[in-house]
Amino acid sequence: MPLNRDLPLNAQEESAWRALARAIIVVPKVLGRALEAEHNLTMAEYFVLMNLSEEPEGALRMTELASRGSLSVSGMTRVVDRLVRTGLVERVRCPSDARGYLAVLTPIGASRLAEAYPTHLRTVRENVIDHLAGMDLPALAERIGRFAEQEPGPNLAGPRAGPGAPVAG
Amino acid sequence: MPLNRDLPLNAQEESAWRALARAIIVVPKVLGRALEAEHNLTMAEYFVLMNLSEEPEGALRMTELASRGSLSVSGMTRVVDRLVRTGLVERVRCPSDARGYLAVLTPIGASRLAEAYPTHLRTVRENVIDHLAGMDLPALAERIGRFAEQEPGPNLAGPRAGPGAPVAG
DNA sequence: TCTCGCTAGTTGCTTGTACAACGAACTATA
DNA sequence: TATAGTTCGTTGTACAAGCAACTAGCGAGA
Repeated sequence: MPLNRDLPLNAQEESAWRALARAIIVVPKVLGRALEAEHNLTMAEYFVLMNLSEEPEGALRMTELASRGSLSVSGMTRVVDRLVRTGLVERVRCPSDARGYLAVLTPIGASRLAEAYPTHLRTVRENVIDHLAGMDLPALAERIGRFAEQEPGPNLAGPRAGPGAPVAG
Repeated sequence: MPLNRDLPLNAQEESAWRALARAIIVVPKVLGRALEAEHNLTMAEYFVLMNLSEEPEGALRMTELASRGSLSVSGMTRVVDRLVRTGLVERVRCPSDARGYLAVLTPIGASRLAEAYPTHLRTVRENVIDHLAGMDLPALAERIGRFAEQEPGPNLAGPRAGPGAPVAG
């Protein structure tokens, strides 16, 4: 399967790589800016709220959040700190394991997420998905999904069905 | 052209977006780790060396470097600081405009780049390009190139023909 | 039951980047 | 020329994220 492993990229490969490299840098900046400007939420914060909202109890362990977000555990501690400080999330000792904590979505957090969702959906459409119209999306997803496979990578993260979904608790 | 602007993503769009979002997070980590582990260079540093190496004089103005790298000018100041400290680059007052500085590739910088190039090429192939074999690369590049168009974005950044290319000076 | 190793999560420190403010130098105009 | 306004690049500061060190709590085996 590997053919020209050590050759420089040819012109087509080069232009594809350049386009992708640009997207990798620019897309998160644009999406993040929109979320921060309109809802004062970072992408990481949005991601946490979204993941919590999709859980039946609106709650997840820190480690689980960190691995889904492909963020270090300490990084996730700080993200949740900010969300707790602003009242969007609560920290609750895990009943089944006193070492652990659950991050629990509050009603305020749920409504902030519901407000932010349309923004995020719109910017994802405008900046990414609309430009793929007419392409073979399943094939594309399959290929891109194999990038850097060694890295576990997040369950990340997109507008899904349910940021407005019911929040238990 | 825009059709369902405000509808949630359908299943195909969703999976494409998820794959891409994962790639956006994971690909730079993997490429950066390889470069740092094997050559003690960050992606930003590699990018600067590469861009300088492609200039006939091996030199570029700070502003130009910053805009190509889609980094703030102050961020670029710091990156070049590091490269100057380690001797890979020199700062030279711009002869035609005494406000400005040129970052100039040193022979040491050129050889460090030449050493690092194969690593970068290999990781880009293994983690990205090889997975696109058989796809319509020009079409893909064209689509991806339109992502987040508002953002100028870099001339970034890939293995090109010439990191081993001659360095004037 | 006590001990030892392991896991969960937080905290201290370091690093990378952005933004704002600044000094220096350029340019256009009178 | 003198001056006003702009641009180049650096510095101060703030903040997000990672790693290493640490505390608290788990659970298996003597």
